[in-house]
Order: sequence, then C-alpha cells, then structure tokens
Amino acid sequence: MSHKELISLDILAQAAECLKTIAHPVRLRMIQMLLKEKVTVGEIAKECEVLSHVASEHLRLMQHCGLMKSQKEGRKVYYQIAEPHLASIMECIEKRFSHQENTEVIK
Amino acid sequence: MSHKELISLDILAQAAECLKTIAHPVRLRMIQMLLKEKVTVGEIAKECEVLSHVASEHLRLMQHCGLMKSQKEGRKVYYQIAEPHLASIMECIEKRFSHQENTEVIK
DNA sequence: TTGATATATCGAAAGGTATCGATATAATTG
DNA sequence: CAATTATATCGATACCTTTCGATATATCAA
Repeated sequence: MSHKELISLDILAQAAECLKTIAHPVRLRMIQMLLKEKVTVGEIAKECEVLSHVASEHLRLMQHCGLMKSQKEGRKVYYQIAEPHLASIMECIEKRFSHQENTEVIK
Repeated sequence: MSHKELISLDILAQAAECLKTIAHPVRLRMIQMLLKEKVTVGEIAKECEVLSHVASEHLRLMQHCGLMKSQKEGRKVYYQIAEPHLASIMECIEKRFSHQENTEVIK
C-alpha cells in the first residue's frame, strides 16, 4: 500500500488530542451553543445542565487546546469558538446523529 | 437562548462515544488507510507501526461501535469501513491538520 | 502431524479523565 | 465594608484507557 497521502502519526496525535477534547456530551453541546453566539459560563452551564464550576472546567480544557477563547466583562466571562474548523466537524456530527433522535444506542 | 436546534444530550453522548473511539493517532491512521481500500490486520499493523495484536485490538474497538466491519479469508482478516460518515469527518481533520506537517504541537 | 503464520483475547500495570465538594478570587451591590 | 454573584482552582476518588506480555485459536504448508 502506498505511503504517500497518509498524514504523519505526529500530526494525527495532535488531531487525536483535539478529538478527545470534544468527545464529551457536555462539551459537544457547548460547541453547538457557541457556534451560534458568544455566551457566558453561567448560560452555558444552565443549558448543559451542569454546575457552573463544572462548565468552567470543560471550557478551560477546550480553551487549553485552542478550541475556545474567552473574554471577561465585569464578573461575567464570555466564551467563543476560536477554531473555525469546529463548525464543519459539528456539521458532520449533526448529519450523522441528529436525524435519529430517540433511537437506540449504537454500543 | 433558544433551545430548539440543540441535539439532545443522549444523542451527543452517542456521538461522543464514536469521537472518543476515533480519537487515537493509530486509529485515525487506520481509518485513513481503510477509506482507500480493504486491508488485512497485518498490513494495517505494519503501516501503523504497531504489533499486529495491538492493531487487532484497535480494530476490535472500532468494530464494536459500528465504525468497521471485518471479513475472514483463510487465516487473514480484512477490515473495512462500515460507517460512511467517517469519510467526511476524516476530510475535516485533513483540512485542519494536513497542511501543517512539521509544525509545533498546539498543546 | 508438526511447525509456522495470522489474528484474537486476557490480565496486570500505568497513566489519564471525570466528577465533586471545598475553597478561592474578583466584581458588584447594598 | 459586608454580602452576593460569577467564575476558577484544588484535591480526592472512582473509573476508564492504553499498552504489553503471555497465551489461545485457526489456518496453512511441509
């Protein structure tokens, strides 16, 4: 088999890091929200049904690997998407999964 | 913020499972190979620079969550992609990462 | 049948991730 | 200033994943 077009394992390791980071139900929902608008930690927490300190930790993780950026306004912190490619990945996920709400789990 | 278009957390949990499964450098390379052609465990192992019993385990994981299927021929086992959406996800990853071979890690 | 090859499974060790309560900091309000 | 609100950090626990060596099974070849 030809070697040519395969991405190097180093680069794939970076990609895997990012994928691992988004591979969490709450973080996926955060991404979905943030693709639409800039939102505060509190709003995100409420929408994702977690405590705000838990939301804060998820957001920190995603910021750490370059997916998000934040911006402080008073005592609120707004997060927004920093990695534009997240939009197309999210589209893939929506295409694959959103048509089958309430279907049995794949496992 | 409007609730309407957000995917349910249940569905996102399924999506997260699949993403977690592909979020590994070796498994990403396997997917890249298998998107081009049907290949044996041995060939995959060699190309991914792992022992074949390790390759076998990665492939089992991916098969388990519906991403792959396998087909025995003599003592060889051919694997192939079972989830067509993998192609478009891989395209997203390639778009994001393959232009920057040999750049510093994002971490 | 014996030995070699291809793949798969198991169990242990090491490391990573998720979650939670407690606590901390910083901004705002009264 | 004291109390409240918004966010972040820390440390512990539980759980999950990765990796590896050992072993198993199945097929083929001599």
